[in-house]
Amino acid sequence: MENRTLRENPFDLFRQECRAVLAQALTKAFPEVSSSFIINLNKTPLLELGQLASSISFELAKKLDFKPLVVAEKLVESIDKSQFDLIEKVSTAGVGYINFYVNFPKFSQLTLKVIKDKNTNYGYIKTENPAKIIVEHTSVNPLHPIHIGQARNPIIGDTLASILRLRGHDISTHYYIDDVGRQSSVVAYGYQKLGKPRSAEKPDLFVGEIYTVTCCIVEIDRLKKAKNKIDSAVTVDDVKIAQELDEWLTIAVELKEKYPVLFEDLMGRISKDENPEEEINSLNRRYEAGEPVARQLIREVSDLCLDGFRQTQSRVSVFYDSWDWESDFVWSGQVTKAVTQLQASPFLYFENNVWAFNADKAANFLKLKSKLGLKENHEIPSLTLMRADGTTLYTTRDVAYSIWKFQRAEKVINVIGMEQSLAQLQLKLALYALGYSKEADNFTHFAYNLVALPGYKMSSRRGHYITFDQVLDEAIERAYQEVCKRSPMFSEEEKRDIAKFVGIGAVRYALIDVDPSKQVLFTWDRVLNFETNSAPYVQYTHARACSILRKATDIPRVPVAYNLLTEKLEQELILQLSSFPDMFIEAAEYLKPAAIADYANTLADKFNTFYGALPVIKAETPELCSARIALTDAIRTVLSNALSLIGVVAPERM
RNA sequence: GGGUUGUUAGCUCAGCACGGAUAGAGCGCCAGCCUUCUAAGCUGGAAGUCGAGGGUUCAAAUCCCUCACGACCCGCCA
Repeated sequence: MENRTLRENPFDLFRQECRAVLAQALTKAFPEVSSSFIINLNKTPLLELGQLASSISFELAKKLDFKPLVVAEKLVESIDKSQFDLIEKVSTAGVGYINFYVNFPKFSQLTLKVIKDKNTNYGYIKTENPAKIIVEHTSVNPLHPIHIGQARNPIIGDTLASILRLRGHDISTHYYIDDVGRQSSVVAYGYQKLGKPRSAEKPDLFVGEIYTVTCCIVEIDRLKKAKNKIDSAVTVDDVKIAQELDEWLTIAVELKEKYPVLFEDLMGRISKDENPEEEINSLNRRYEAGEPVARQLIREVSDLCLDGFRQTQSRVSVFYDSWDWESDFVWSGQVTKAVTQLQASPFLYFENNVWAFNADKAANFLKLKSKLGLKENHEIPSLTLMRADGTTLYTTRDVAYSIWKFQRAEKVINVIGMEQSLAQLQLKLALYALGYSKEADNFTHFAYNLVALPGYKMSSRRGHYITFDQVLDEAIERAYQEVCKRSPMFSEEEKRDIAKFVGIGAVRYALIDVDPSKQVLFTWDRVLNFETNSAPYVQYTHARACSILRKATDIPRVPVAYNLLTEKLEQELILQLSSFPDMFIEAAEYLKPAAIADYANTLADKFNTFYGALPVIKAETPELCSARIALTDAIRTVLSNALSLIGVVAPERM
């Protein structure tokens, strides 16, 4: 097993050799302290300083009261590299570093051969602990189209799933359909008032319009009534109500302009209701109770919206293994069961007529705070589990859903915005409180920061958003302009095809490239970047490599002489290629999808530098030509494998 | 008020989990390179008190503490 893994991971093989040779030297030179030192090796900042370095001399020097350089020299003298294949030279440097130099002829051969041999599987080192993992992602409420603020989620989720799957885990991707909350009743209410219409528009877009307009009308109605009720003594609340009402009236003007027919239609119908808000709440209660008419209605409008989602998702090649309806967990009694079980714990209390979960008490009692990285004196807010009318709340339902997920998987990763961190923490604590501690340990909230629009906040309720489809359309259109400009020789059909994978690739890359914890300010330029550090750049580089390889087929074949790859640029490329497995493992173990994009960009960068500086097909000798072709081919493979991980097409031409 | 999270070049970001050698890219700006393998490219240049202050260490962008500023959360919303 280990041998096989090493054979697939050239750089790790070199690292293991360095570690072993240094361990031997340590035992020989300083037997008295050798066992207490862990050998860490770092990459060097420069190729000229070797490929790996140890700073162990600094630590040893302190302990032994020598100068670091003296220690380093003694260690280097004690090194016997004769039984190690890949180590060319070991030497001291600076004030006490020990630098390890790789034997490039052997290492180049090893790396390029492994890549050629593993081909489309190169780099995807399998875990020794494969697990069944559920990745829940996207889970946008079926009320409106997926907007750009939410689009980061499916891309991150899909990329994570793909990385973990190639790591050897058994991955199941789940979409949680949140159809139970009050907002589902809002859209269903509007939809019903309109007589369950069909539209020529994309269904999620249409549902989104109904949702926003209904929200607006109902909110204005509610706020007006609230305002009328308290007219005499003006309080802080009154001011707030007046402000909110003003805001909604402004939105109403916008919406009337955007959807005049729909607005008037809904206005006319809703105003006939004495109390629209109560109609909505009643619908919500009936839905949770599983009343057939309510079921039929809400499922119908949700399905309509989900249809639209699937269209969008298939454009970016995101698919799900399972679509899980939140309402099913209510109807099946699993939510009630979870609440009942929680009631048996000492962490529930009944206050103001509702049951609440004392998350803080649970965390203290079960001694979880330090484990979860929380300060001991930090009080975790409680979680209300049910409404007074007996209907359930979001996080409570999620508890039941999580238990269900753990019946199907050992680990659960929820890709959910960081604004839900507290709810996800309370959920996790509820799992501990229920005795699912192993499960709770294996429960990960993969939080990401939201995408914001410059100037104003995106709000689905208010209808302020740019849809994911709009972004994709724009990306493809701009990519088409670029193709026409840069590659006029392609046929119209080819141009359209290229524009599609370039545009979509650019968007996927832009959404995965930034660290998830950072907020992204949405600008078109950022998402539709076709230059360095973008998917199009990496795609272009891949196509460029392919182009060389196509032309190289006429070249008479000479056995590859790996020792001819002596240029610094070539060696840097070899190193970069050999590190792909390392990078992949890190991205998988620490859930860092952005690392893949960074890697691909760096490799593309190095290849383009090489491309500009050194000829491949027109290399000085047939032997060198052959070696550079082998190098180019390996780069092509690795670029393709990296792009594949992030769901971006690796084209042969563009 | 409490919590989570962020702050690195004019702008957008890597690097931080695991401290290590001169802090890296892109955009923008300036100067160059297409009769030679795809110019969505390449070469060179200008540009940084790594938010501030303290601490730990042989060594701090990275670890610890305090503070400042921003985002988000603290609901019988999701």
